[in-house]
Amino acid sequence: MIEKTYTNINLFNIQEILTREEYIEYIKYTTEKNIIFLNEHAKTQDKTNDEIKLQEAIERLEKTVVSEKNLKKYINYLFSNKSYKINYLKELNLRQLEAVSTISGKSLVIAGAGTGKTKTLTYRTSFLMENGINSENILLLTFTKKASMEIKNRIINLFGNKEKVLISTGTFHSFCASLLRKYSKLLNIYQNFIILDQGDSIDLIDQIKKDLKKELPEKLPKNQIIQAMLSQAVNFRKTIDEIILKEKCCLTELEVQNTVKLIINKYHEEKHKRNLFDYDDLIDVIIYYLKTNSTFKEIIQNRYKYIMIDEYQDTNLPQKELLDLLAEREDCSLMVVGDDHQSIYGFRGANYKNILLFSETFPDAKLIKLVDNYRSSENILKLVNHISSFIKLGYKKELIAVNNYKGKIPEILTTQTQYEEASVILNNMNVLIKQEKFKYENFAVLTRASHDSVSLQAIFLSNKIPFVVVGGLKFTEKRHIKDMLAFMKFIYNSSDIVSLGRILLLINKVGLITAKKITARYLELNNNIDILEEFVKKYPDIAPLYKMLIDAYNKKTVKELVYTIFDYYQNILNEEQDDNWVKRQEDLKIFVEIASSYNSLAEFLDDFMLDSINNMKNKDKKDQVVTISTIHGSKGLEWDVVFIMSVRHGKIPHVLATTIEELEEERRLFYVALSRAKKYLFLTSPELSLSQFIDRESIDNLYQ
DNA sequence: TCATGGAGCTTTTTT
DNA sequence: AGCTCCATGA
Repeated sequence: MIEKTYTNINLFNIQEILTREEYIEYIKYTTEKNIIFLNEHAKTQDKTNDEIKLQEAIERLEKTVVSEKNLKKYINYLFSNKSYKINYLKELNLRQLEAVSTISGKSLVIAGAGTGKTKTLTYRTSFLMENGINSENILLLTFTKKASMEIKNRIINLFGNKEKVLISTGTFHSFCASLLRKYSKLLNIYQNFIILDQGDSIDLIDQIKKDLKKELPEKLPKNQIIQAMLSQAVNFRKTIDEIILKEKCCLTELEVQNTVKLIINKYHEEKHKRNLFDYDDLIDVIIYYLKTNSTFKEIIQNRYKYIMIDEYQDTNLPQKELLDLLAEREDCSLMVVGDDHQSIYGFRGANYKNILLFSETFPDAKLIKLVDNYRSSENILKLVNHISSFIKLGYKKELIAVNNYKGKIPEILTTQTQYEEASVILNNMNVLIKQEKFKYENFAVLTRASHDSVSLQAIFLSNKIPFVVVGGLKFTEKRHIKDMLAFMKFIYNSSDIVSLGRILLLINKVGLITAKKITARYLELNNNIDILEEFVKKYPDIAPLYKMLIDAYNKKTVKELVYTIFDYYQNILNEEQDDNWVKRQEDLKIFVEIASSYNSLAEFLDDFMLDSINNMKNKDKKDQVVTISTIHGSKGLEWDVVFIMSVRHGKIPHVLATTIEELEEERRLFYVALSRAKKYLFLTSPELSLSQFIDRESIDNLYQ
């Protein structure tokens, strides 16, 4: 009976469906199953060839670490010889100085949580510049645009002169997009290409499916699954067949398999025809041109001679390939920074072997380790180190507390219900606000999945606690924002029929079939928008769209353009019965505001597709609010007080993590969560089932 | 052909 | 709770 419940149960309201006894039985059952699983693997685990190879590579690199004594001598010599604007010796610790002053060659910096990674990258950049290196030759790739902007601004601050700081920063994706725009002539690609996000890709797959309607077998995987498959194929560097093999559930029939392959082929074809790039293409296309166009390769390699990569543990195979090409030449200085223990994006292809096997790609590589932690109290670090000691593979590191602050012992609080869990958080917050004079922005609540915080949000609302939610449904993924974006994309690139389809469906009386007809005619006449006139008689509501588009083409500025579209879209929205009207208006206002501040449509679209515009949206609200975030979203951030919710079996580690690799990733994820806290750390869990990562007894021993 | 309403299903993490 | 799928009526 329990087995059956296990697969059908809705984890969200599990406690309402089952009686208390059943619930306890259920938890027992799954926990036991999981522990048996882990034990079985522990037996066979210690000796795979792969792991031996990894361990050897790690040890080889560990040997390159310079001894402290020699390093001190060298650093003193180096910095006493020349005077710098910035007092590096005073601002940085020994190992940070080592990283900063390593100018040439390939090096790997393993930087544990809270060890001043961003600071090191910032000072290294300024050190390079102080040593006469042209800032145009510096490339700094980070995981988010926010991180790169932060570093760039810090450098500008250090130098006090904006004009002189010409370093290139961004994410892998935004960097590639900018190269594609800049060198479109040389590479012979259409400059006005459009970037598809995941939703757009799914829409395109949907269109293709509809085109093939007659030939389709009955049971096809959903569009989302197909999208995930084709993206995984790229990011894991596997063939579609290999991916299909993994997805055995609904793909046993040969006919279905072949159709999926057909759809995926069509998808790539269609993208190519319409000048559309999805996220994966951006990187792959640059790799392709670096391999095939020697002029391009030379330009790029001559330009970016000093490359720094942040969060290297979260790069995937395509990104590694790209980096290997960029840094191929002997004279290219490469420094990658990361923490193998914080590799948490495996599900989208991040390969922590990239960082473990660094010495294989670059045999002369040098290793620098940062272990001095400036963030957390001693007691919190104790727990962090305890948890990380269970991580099986990786560079050895124990974080050392340097800020001389013992702090409170992390608290583990279990409650009967989810509601109590939320109120425990609330109570502790209130106490700390009184006792420690903390403000709301000093607090964060972290969850495994984005919707885990729903009940907490409700309680915060009713208690008038201000909060922001990071992660979850993103601004750019909201329907009305995507609609606005579709207009702008279509105006920018007239062959973007994904957007055209979306726009047409907004019109009254126009459904999928009519939209397809119009799109087909549109393509027949080589993207001529006048085709809309043909349909006006039958579908009178098309007339305003036609008029608006003609109008929009003549607009000179992004601001005028976005207002033209907004006026039109507003009329459509007003006709709908919509409960969320007020919220949507707010979002749209923000959208229009952001768009208006751009000078070029291309720049706006790129930024919008490649950055988390969420940050912009919350910019003015950041002070005085509690942060509610997924653990993934909390990476790189820190708070005085951190609550980690639902530290219970089935959540941390998540039920869907079944392989040993996945469970190890869950462990690393837990490590990331713990290490966000500076002064206070609370682990809360509803019901009796504490996470299997938390062994009460050994933790009690830890603090005796 | 489209809009509507009900039933059923499903929920990790994201550039 | 929200989304998609499906059947029904306009």
